[in-house]
Amino acid sequence: MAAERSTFAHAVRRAVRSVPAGRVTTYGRVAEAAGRPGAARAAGAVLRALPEGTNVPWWRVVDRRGEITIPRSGHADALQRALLEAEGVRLSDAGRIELERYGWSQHEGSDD
DNA sequence: CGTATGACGAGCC
DNA sequence: AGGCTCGCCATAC
Repeated sequence: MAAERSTFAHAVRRAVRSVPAGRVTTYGRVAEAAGRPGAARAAGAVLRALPEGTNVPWWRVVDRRGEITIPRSGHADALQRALLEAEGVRLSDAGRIELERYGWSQHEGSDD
């Protein structure tokens, strides 16, 4: 069986899994939490490689502007928005999330 | 082992 | 606000 050769991917998945429902974080935060500040792009690659039946709430990760950066080519972008709204996260008409309100940091324990 | 790629981020206009 | 360029990093080939 394939063992975790990439500690990075493992750390990213774990970090995303720690994001509570109704909250969102950014790729940059995830990368930082994974121990690789600046590797936001690489963090996105990890989420992008996730299987369908994953236990990782990848939809709670958006870019620093609070917007979904998944290409419109597929349906994953619409799925992310739907899942977020289902959790109570409100998106603006431009499809942007208010990070000041829904943003979550690993350091923050309270939700308010 | 060098090149290309991408679900990013910061800077600029 | 929105759009572009450049820099960073892990992966695929």
